[in-house]
Amino acid sequence: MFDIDATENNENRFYKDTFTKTSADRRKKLWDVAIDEFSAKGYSATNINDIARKAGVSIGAMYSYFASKEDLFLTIVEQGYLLLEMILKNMAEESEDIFDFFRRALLASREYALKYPKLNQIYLDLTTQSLSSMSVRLSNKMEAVTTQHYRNFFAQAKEKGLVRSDLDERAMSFLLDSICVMYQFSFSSEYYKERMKLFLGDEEYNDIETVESHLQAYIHTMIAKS
Amino acid sequence: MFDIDATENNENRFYKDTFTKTSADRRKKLWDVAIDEFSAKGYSATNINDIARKAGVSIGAMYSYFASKEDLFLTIVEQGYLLLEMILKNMAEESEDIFDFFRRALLASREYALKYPKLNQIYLDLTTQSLSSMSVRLSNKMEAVTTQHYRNFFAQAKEKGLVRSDLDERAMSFLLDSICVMYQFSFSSEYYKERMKLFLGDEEYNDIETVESHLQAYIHTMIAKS
Amino acid sequence: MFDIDATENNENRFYKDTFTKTSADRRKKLWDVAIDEFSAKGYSATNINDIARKAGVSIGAMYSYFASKEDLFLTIVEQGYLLLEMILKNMAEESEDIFDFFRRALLASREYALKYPKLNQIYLDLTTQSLSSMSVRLSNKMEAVTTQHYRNFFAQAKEKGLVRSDLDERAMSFLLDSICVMYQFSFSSEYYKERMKLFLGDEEYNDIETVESHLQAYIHTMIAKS
Amino acid sequence: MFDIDATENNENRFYKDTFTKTSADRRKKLWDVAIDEFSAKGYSATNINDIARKAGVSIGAMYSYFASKEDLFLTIVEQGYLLLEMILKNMAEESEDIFDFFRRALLASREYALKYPKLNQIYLDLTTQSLSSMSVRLSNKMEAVTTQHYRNFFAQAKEKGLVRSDLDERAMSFLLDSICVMYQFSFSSEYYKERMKLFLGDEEYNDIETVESHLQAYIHTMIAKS
DNA sequence: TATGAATGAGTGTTCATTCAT
DNA sequence: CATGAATGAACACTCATTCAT
Repeated sequence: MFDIDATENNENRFYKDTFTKTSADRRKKLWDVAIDEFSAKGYSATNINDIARKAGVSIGAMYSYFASKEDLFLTIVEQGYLLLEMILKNMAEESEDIFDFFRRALLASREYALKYPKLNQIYLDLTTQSLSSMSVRLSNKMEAVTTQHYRNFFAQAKEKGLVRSDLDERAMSFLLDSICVMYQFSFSSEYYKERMKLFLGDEEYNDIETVESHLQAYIHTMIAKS
Repeated sequence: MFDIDATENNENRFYKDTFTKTSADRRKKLWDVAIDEFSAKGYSATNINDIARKAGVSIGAMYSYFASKEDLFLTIVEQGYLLLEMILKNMAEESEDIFDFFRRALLASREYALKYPKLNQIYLDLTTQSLSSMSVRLSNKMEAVTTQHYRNFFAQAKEKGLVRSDLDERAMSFLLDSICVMYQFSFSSEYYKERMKLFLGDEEYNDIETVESHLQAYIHTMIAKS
Repeated sequence: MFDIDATENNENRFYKDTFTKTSADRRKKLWDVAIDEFSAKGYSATNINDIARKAGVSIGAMYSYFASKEDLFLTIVEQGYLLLEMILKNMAEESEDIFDFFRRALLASREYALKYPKLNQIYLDLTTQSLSSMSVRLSNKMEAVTTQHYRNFFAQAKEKGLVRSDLDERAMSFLLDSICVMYQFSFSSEYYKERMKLFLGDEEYNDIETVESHLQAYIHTMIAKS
Repeated sequence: MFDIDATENNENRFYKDTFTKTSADRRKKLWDVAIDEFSAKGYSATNINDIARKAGVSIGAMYSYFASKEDLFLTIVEQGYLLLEMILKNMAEESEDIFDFFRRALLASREYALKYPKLNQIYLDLTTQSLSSMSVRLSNKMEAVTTQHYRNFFAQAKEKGLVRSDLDERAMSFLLDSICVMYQFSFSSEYYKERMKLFLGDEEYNDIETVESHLQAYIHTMIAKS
C-alpha cells in the first residue's frame, strides 16, 4: 500500500526528496506509526517527536523528510487518497451500471473502512473545520473523482433509459455519495459506530450485509424507472 | 439560546455552581468566545487562556466555572444539544407523518447549520475518533432521541398503510438520518461545503431549496407504498 | 487544648482581633483543619482556600482573622508551643532531680509525639531551612525554656553532689535535649519512624518502653557521680 | 563531588540517559544551582524554571534530563547520599573500635555539615512528613548502612570485652546515631544552629571542638566497661 | 463583619523546530 | 545525510489575596 513511488510524479507532494531515498522499510514503519498516532489523537494532539521515536527515526531525519508536522500529515493523507482513488477507479471500471456502481460503492465503503480504520479516522478529522486549511492544500480531492464517476454513470443510465427521466442527477449523486460517506464513517470512528448501533439495534448491527442489501434495494427503487 | 436555566435541572452538568451565579452577560460572552475558538481551532488547539482573555474573564474565574478545559467544551456542546433536541421535539410534534417529518428534518438541518454554523463545526469535531472519549461523557446522545422519533413515525406509518410493507424500518431510519446529518454538515464546515458545491455545481448550489425538494421527493418514492 | 484565651495576652500574636471574637467551635474547627493540612503537605504546598473550605469558613473571614497564610501557620505553631511549654513547666515542677527530669522528658517526648503527631510534624517542618525566616518570628522559642530547665537542674544537682564534678553542663544539656528531640521526631514523621525501626528491629520497636528505660539508664551512668 | 560516573551503575537512578551525555560543566552548574534553590526554598517552593534559567539550561533540556521536578530533587539527594555513604564506609574501615568510630562519626557529622551545608538542609527537608513519599523512593537509606556499622562494631566490642555486658546494642546504636544526626543538623539549618547556640552559649559555641570531645567522653563513660 | 467571586502572576510540563556534531 | 541534544514559547491549571456586596 504505502509505496512511495506511486506519488513520485505527483506535482504537489508534501515530502522532500530525501524521503524517496530512504529504505522502503523505513518509510513503511514511519507511515504505520504516523497513522497510529494521528488517528488516535488527532492532528493537534499528536507529537511528531513521539512518531519519530516510535518509528525508530531521528527527529532530525524526520525534518529532512518533511518540512513540518503539517507536511507529514498531508503526506499520510495524500497517500490514503491515492489508494482510495485507485479503489474507486477499479470499481467504476468493473461496474455495469449506476445500480451496480452504488452497490459496489456501499460494499467498498464498508470494506475500506474496516481494512483501514485509522486512515478513515484521519479523513474524518480532515473534514473538521479546524483542518480545513489543510484540506485545501490537497489538490486531488476525492469528491472531484467521485463526482465524475456519478456523472458518467448517470449519463449512461439516461441513455439506456434505466433511470427516471425527471432525475436531478447532481442532487442524486450528492445523495448517494453522502450515504456512502456516512456508511464509511459508521465503521471508522467510535462515535459513528455507536450511532449506527443505536439505529440498527444489536440484531441488525450484527447482520450488516442484510442491512446493506436493503439500503441498496431502496436506492434502486428511488432511482430506477418504475 | 444560551440560557443557563435551561440546563439547571440537568443531572450531568459540566459546569460548576459558580457559573450559574455570574451575570448572564458574562455567561453569554463566554459562550460566544468559547464557541468561536473551539469551532475555529478544534478542541486540542484551543487555548483556554485565550478564551478567558477574549471574554474579559480572568483565567481564575474560568476555573471557578469549569473544572477543566474539557468541561468547558462539554458545557458548550451540551447546551447546543439541548437546543437541537428542542428543535427536534417541536418538529416531531408538528409533523403529520414520516414524509412530513423527513421534509422538516431536512429543512431544519439546513437552517440549524446556517444559524449555528460554529456549533455545528464543534459537533463535527466531536464525532472525531480523538474526541470519542468526550462524546461518551454526553449521555443525552442526539441519536437516541432521533432514533425514537423515527421509530414512532414508522410505526404510525405502517399502521396507516403509508409505507411499503417490506420496509426494514431501522435500516431506513439509519439511512434517512444519515442523509440529514450529511446535509447538515454540508452547511457547516468548509470541507463539506466545498464537497457539496462539487456535486451540485454553482447553479444548483445557489438554488438549494429546489435541490432539497428533489431529495425529499426521492425519499418519498423510496419509502411510500407505490 | 486550643483555647485562644491562653494567648490573648501574648504580645506577639499572629492573629487579628477578629479571631478572638468568633465562636470557640469555629476556632477549634479551623485549628483542626489547618493542622491536618499543614502537617500533611508542608507549609508551601498547603492551600489556604482548602483549609477555609474544609473548616466551613469563608476565605474572606480567613483573611479577617489572619493577615496572611504565614500568620495562620504561625498561630498554629505558637499555640502548639504554648502547650509544650506548659507540659515542660509541669514536668520541671514535678521532677525531683535531673535524672527524674530526663526520665520524664523522654516519656513526655514520646507521649506528646503520639498524642499530637501532626503538630510535631509541623515543628519538624519549622526546623527546615526554608522556614527559618518564620521560626525567627516566634519569640517563645522552646529551646530557651528547655535550656533554663536543664541549667536549673544541673545547678541543683551539682549543689547536691549528684553529678560528676567535671561535667560540662551546657554540652550535656545540649546532648540530653538532642536525644529527646530525636526521640520525639521518631514518633512523628514517617521518615524517623522508619529510621527507628531500622535501628531497633521489630522486636524492640514493639517494646518501646523497655528501650526507653535502657536509654534512661545509660544517661544515668553517663551523668551520675560514680 | 558531583561526578555523575559515580552513580552510573546505580540501578535506581532518577535522571535520564541524556543527562549523562551533557558536559560535566553543565551538570555541575545544574547541581550547584539546584542545591542552592532546593536548600533555600524547600522542595515545594522551588521553581524548576528558575533553576534552569540560573543554570543557563533551557527548561526543555531540563526535562530531557529529568522526568520531573521530583526526579531532579531525588537525583540531587541520591548523589549526596552516595557521598555520605562513602565517607561512612571509609570511617568504618579506619576506625579501631566503637569508641573510635563514634569519635570519628561526631567529627564527620560536623565537617560534612559545614562542607555541604545546603545538602544537609535538603536532607533535613526530606525527613519532613510532606516529603516522606519521596524518601521511600530512595532505597539506599543512609540508616541501613549506619545500622550495620554500629552492629558490627558492637559485636566486635562485645567479643573483645570492651563494653558493658548488659548493653542493649540496638537501643545504644539508635542513641548514638541520633546524637550524630542532631549534631549534624546543628550545623546545617539556621534553626538548629540557633538552638545549639542557646544551649552552649557563645563561649562554648566558639570552642566547638572542646564540646565535641566532652560529648565523646560522656559517651565513652556510658558504654565502656567500668 | 462575613461572604465568596474574582484576580492574575506563577507553576510544572510539552513539543515543534533548529543546528552543532 | 543523520543524529538527538537543545531551545523556549506556550499551555492547562493553581492559589494567595482582594474587594464589592
